[in-house]
Amino acid sequence: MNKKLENTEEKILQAAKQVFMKKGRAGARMQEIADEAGINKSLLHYYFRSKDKLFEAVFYEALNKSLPKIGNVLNADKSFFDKIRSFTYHYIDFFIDNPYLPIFILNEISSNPEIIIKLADQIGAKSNLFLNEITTAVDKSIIKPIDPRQLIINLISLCVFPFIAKPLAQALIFNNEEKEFLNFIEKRKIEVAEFIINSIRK
Amino acid sequence: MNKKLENTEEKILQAAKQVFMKKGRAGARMQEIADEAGINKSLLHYYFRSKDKLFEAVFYEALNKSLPKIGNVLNADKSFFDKIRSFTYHYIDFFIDNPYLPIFILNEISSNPEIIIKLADQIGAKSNLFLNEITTAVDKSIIKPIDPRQLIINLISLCVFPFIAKPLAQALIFNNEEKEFLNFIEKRKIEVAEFIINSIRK
DNA sequence: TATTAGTTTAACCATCTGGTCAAAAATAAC
DNA sequence: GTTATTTTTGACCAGATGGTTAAACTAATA
Repeated sequence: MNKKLENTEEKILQAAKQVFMKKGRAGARMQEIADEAGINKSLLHYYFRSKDKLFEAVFYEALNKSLPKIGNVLNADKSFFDKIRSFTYHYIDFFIDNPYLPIFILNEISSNPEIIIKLADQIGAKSNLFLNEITTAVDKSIIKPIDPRQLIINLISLCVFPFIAKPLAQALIFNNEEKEFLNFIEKRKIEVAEFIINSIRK
Repeated sequence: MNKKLENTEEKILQAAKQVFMKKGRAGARMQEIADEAGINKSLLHYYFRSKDKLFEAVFYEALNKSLPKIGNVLNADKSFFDKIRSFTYHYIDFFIDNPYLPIFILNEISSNPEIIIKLADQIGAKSNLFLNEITTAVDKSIIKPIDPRQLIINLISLCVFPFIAKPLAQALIFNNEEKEFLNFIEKRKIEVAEFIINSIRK
């Protein structure tokens, strides 16, 4: 009974995730989610009270999934450059498995910025961790002087943006061949780090 | 008569742009657009047959607005590095005035990739122009060897991504002070180019 | 086996939404 | 000033959509 419950709930979450990611919060239809999950529409409301609640569940699950890995990288006992290598590698690697997460999350935040408040603590702590790391590196003269905020935005931009622009890039630069694009992204796991390090190395 | 016609049509386009950018294609309501334009809802259908048609008009106007400037930069008689400087400067400058364009366009393409086909020619030509430019620079040994596709994606990532992540970045890194963020972006108009050049300079 | 609690379904509802239409208002043409 | 044309409006509609409800089904329990 419990197994069945979790099963249905999980099926709904999976289906909802798929539909919400593809159609967005407003574009998604409860009926479509139900169909995707192979259940009756009423069940959606039975497990999650409303469309909004369901969306929130999906959204926060997606978000929490993409956050924890980041902290680990920074706490490791590595050189600054190796931390950058590790960060970009794992970050890009994670998005290879979840390519629609970035645009899904950023789009939702963009059209509904208030939700950041709920997350400020979680994410804020981690970004500060990283900012401090960079500040230290600049202070210790390990890298060229640079505004840590510029560097961290550069870092994240280079990792995340290709996934947001995937359909466009794939069509324009990769002849609509997904293989080409994935191959390109695979190389980025290493190249992004070297691109950055090249730029800030003394 | 013509003046009034253009006026109303323009009012609608402006209002539609605002609402579509904020709410997205599916989330936008015709009534809200009408209200925003200060007119009757039926007028929307009088000028633009349907919501889809209206959206297309807004979308393509937005897109065409963001494209032409790019070509000019590349055709100028400048060194490769100065072209990068010029490109990043003007690109970021343009998005300062149109901060919601990137996520609007990319989000729409993401949830509706077919539309690229209509645009492939226009944009494709320009990105090829740039790719060739880079290939030449590599061949002539002006810069370190790098996959031109990686470089162009880096270039665009660094320019565009901050606008997509604006609400998130503003909250987490800039204490929700828009001034701080704008100031940061303003500096990027120059810093991005130097960051890139530092990395690829021999 | 009867009872109970949890799960699933089908039918239904109120509201919203894009869209139509005929008439009124405004403008242009004569 | 009258007619023709274009623009604008308000009332209306059909279909979609999120959500409700009561009944049916399932399975564990006593």
